Amino acid sequence: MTLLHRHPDFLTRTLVLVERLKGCTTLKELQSVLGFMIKTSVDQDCFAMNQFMTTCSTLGCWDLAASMFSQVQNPDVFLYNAMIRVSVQCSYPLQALEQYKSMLRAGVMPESHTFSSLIKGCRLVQALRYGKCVHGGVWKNGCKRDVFVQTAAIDFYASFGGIVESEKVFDEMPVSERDVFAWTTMLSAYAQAGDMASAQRLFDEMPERNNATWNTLIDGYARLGNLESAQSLFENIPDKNIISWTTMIACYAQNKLFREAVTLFRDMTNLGFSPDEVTMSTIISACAHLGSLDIGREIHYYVMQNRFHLDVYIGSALVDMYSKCGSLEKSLVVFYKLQEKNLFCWNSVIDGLAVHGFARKALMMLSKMESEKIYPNWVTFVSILNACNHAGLVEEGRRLFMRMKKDYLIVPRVEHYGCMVALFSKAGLLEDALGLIRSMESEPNAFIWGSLLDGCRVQKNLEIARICLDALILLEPNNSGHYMLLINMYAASNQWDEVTKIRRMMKGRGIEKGCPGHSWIEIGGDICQFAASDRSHPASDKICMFLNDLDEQMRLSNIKPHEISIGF
DNA sequence: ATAGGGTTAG
Repeated sequence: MTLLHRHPDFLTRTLVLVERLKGCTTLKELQSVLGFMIKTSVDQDCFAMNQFMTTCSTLGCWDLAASMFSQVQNPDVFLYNAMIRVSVQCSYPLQALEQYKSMLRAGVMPESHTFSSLIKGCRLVQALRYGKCVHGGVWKNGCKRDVFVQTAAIDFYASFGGIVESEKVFDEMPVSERDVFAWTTMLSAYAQAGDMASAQRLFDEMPERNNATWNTLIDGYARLGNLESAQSLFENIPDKNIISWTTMIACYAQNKLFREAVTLFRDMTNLGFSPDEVTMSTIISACAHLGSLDIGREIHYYVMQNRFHLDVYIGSALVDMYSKCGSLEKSLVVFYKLQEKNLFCWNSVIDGLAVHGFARKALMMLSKMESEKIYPNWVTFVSILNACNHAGLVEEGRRLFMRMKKDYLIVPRVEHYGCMVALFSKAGLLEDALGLIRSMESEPNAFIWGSLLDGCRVQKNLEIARICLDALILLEPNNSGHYMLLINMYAASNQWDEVTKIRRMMKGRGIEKGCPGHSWIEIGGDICQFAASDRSHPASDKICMFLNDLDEQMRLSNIKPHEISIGF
């Protein structure tokens, strides 16, 4: 049915409904307009349905868009394009590829709008071969000179590290067709590849720059640790927007300058800029690294005062921040308040329980997470295995490590092996630990050998200790600690000739005895450094008496570490 | 009569 054949009333109704669709801000409103559309058969009209799709995309209702699309008898190219776009924007890129196939089957010819969305979808699923086919389809359908398609292609190849392919697309664009988006995308491709010289050259050559251009360049410099360039560019942006501020705050955080990140956030709000959800999650995460509960609370208060929606980003950042700042209770309170919880939220809460010593609760959270159809990834298992390690849950840990590989098809990383080796070693299962290290496909690191070595020390197993130390000395030839441990072990078993051999080896390599490891604590603004068995602090007698007293009180109340209830 | 792209986050 074309426009001219429609009854005038039908046309008016369609136009009115399109306007109403544009005005929808909630799913409820959208559903009520849809009700009218179905009643009046406008749900078969591709023009009106196109706007319906766009609104679904802004509201994030992919399910509704897809189910209504499947009811349309003869979707036109506009509607197919809209459906593909919604799928990509709502992060359902595989569905977009399926819709493209069904479009071809239905004999509807794709065009430039189809390809720009589709290429973006291929980038999201990192479908290199499929993306290349789609890019081939672009040539067949004569869309290769469309600036939107070309921009998407530059971005697509860059996401695979194919900077040469990106350059090729960019260079083949006639200069007159390159707009600021195309230039910025190419600049971003260089920045992603870490080639800041080319990025800077492009920046200088560009006929026009906007905010995104500046932000991309700043981010590129900061990711390579070049904060000076990032800072001076930031100061020169003609008009900073919220993304510029957030980018610079993130730059400080990436370079571990968390206090500077907080200072810049305060400067920004003092100048009257309103942070958005991205700014807030960035700054909350900076607070987590600072470990300052006071600043963390202050930012959380800001979140509540300004009525930010507790989305999955802000939510997971807050859960992590409270746990890292030492308040597991507050972390749990925030977690239970979250309306929507994704993998990151669950990972944050599981890690919090794990590092605070609540292994059983962490495992319970894992089952709860699975019952809500969120599936663990490698990060989840680092926390879970770490929890087993701290609680000494050997069989549980062994079972979970197997499940991780068999049920979740997660390839164990060095971090996972680290937890398992530490768990076995502490339990005295030195042979199991060594067997696991031998089965690793990647190189064991110093942490892994160090855990096994510590187990050997407790068990007085000189034979395996020697294997660990040989490996450690190879990995860290200048760390005197490894040699010293070996010396102490041989000395303890009266093997003085071995002791002499190692002393000679150290001397030959020019390794000094070195100083013991230190830790420090901030008390009332003063930083006190201390080492194990260190009694140099003027109040050390008092401190030891206090610790003994605490120990005695715990013993009398029958409290063991890991069993302290926190009532949730 | 309808539409599309680049920059910031855990």
